[in-house]
This record gives sequence, C-alpha cells and structure tokens, in this order.
Amino acid sequence: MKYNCIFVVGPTGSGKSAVALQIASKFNGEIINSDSMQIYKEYNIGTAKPTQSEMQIVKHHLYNIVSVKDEFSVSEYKELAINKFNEIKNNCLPIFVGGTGLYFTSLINDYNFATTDKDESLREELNSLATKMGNNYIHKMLEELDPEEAKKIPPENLKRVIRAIEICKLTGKSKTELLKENKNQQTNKNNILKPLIIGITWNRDELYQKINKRVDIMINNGLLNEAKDVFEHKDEYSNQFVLAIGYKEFFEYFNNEKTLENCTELLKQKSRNYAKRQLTWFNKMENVNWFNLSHQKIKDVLDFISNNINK
RNA sequence: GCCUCGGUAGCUCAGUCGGUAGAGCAGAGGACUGAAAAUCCUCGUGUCGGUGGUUCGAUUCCGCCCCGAGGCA
Repeated sequence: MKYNCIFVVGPTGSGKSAVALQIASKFNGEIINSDSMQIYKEYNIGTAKPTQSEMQIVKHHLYNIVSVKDEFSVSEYKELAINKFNEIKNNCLPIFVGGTGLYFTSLINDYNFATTDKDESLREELNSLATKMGNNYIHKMLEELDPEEAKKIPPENLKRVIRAIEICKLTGKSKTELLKENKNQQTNKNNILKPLIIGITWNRDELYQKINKRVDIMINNGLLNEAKDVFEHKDEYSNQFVLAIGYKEFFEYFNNEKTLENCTELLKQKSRNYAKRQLTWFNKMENVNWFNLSHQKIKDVLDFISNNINK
C-alpha cells in the first residue's frame, strides 16, 4: 500500500495543527484545511486558525476562502480539496488537517448523492409544516418515500428527515436506493486519495483541561471583540457561521442576560461536548492510527510516518 | 439566645397523606452522506444532614443535635 497523503484527525484542542506543521516540515508537506469553520475569511481567534507565522513556515491551503456571508457545503469542500490535492501532489506530501469528520469522510468515499443540491424553499415549507403539524407528520412523509431511511432517523432529528425527503424530491430516487447504487459502483473504489491517517488524542481529563485553557487564551487574544462583531452583524451572516462554537455563547452577555463568567463557562462546556462528538466520529473511522499525547510524543508520530509512508 | 424556612443524584430542585425516590442541567455512550463547530438518540442507587423514638416498616411523623439562609432581641 502506497500512501499519497496524510490525514491528521482528532478532537478540538488536541494540537492537530502543531502536529501537522511538524509533519509538513519533516516530509516536505503542504497543509490542506479540513475544518468547516477555518474555511471562512473574516474571523481568526474563535475559529482557532493557524497563525500568520505558522502559515508562512509551511504552505496552507483552503483557509480564508469563503466569506461568512456566504453559504458553503461539504460537496463544495470536497471538490476544492480534491482539486487542490491534484494540484500539489507531485511537488509535496499533502496533509489534510481539521476537525470536521464529515469533510474527511467525503474525501474518502465517493458519495453519489452528497452532490444532490439543496432546495431552500422545500426546506422552509417542510420546516413550517413541522411547526404546524409536528415532527411526526414530516417523519411519516419520509416513511412513505423511503421507509428504510425513516427507520434510521428519529422524528426529532428534523434536519436530517427533511434532507432525506429533499433527496427523494430532487433525484426521484430514495436515499436508500442511492446508497445501494453507490455500493455497487465498485469502480469508485479506486479512490484518488490513499491517506495514512493519524489520530491525535489525549486522556479525557487532560484534553478537557487543554480545551478550558485554550478558551481562556482565546479570550486574552481578543475573542470578545470578534464575538461582539459577530453579534452585531449576525443577521447579515450565514447561519452556518453564526452557529459556530465561540461566538453565540456570548450573545446573552451582550444582551445583558448573563454574566461574562457564565458565558465563558458555557463556551468551555460546548467545546468539550464538541470534542466528544468528534471523538465518536473519528473512533468509528477506519484505519486511524491513534497517538495519545498524554503519554506519546510528536516524535512518535513522525517516526511512525517515516516507517510507513513509502511502503 | 429565641423564631421561621431549608439540608434529597456532581449542581438546581421536585416528591413520598409512612411501603427505601425523579426532573432539568452537568456527565457518559452513540448516530451522522450538499446546514456538520450543525442536528439528534440512549443512559438516573443516591448513608433522602446526624442520631434517638413511634411503627411490621421512617427519607416522610415526633424529640434532640449539626450545618446554611433570613427575622427578632
């Protein structure tokens, strides 16, 4: 098996960026972003982007490419990322780094209906119908269109129920059918990417301490200014960005409904919750080579890569 | 010193007209295919402050003690 790129995955605050930087330095790498929030241009602190100087040491791609006023999606990400990979693969070792599990999965799997467009008016229609008739009503609609998929998604998860219905309406086929077709298209198994996957983690309590500390550091670096700015312009921004962890948690403070301390605690908590969700995702991902930095060193990662990258 | 109200899950509290108890939050585990830092699912045994009494049986009723909040001196 010959690998043609590196993935660095792991929970927020685990130090993925630092690890990626060292990998890049040692193996002539360039970094490609796999984080749904670092895609955006305008804000740096809350999104925990690499610093200017870090970006100068090693080439970083797909950071700061979309405005917070614009929508963005996995499928756009996938296209950009694959294009970038093809562009640089002959000159360097591409290293994908980030925390967005879905983005990584989209790179490995050739989803055929992930490219199914969205229908904003249908979404609105179904959403208001749900408010009127209840979630179960919408779920029943899906049951008729795609009973198998309906079984998988609880009625409460409106967002995903609506998306499944949307897929049926837009493609004329159910999500279940498309999934089967996808499996049968073995040709797509020849994926372009052959990643050596590195997972970075820590003992749980240590990870949480790091996350808490990082929030304090962000605040010292001016997170509140960014948050205030997002708060004041939230109506102009895409919902995707306004919902990012790090900004909305302070909105109640700016509205004088909560103390700064309470909001800061909430942010720490939301960050911890998020880290856990990321761990769930990456634990399920296949072929992840985990490194627990509570008792392993970045050097172990580098050694592992040099032992495996050309075999 | 006296009076009143509290002391129940990590936190905030509900409840048991006496048959050893349950919500929210926190926490843990999980799902995830054009919103993914999103969205959602599952999981609740704790000397019911301590001690003595009444009772077949007390977290629940009674006495005393400890702790906290408030009021009166």
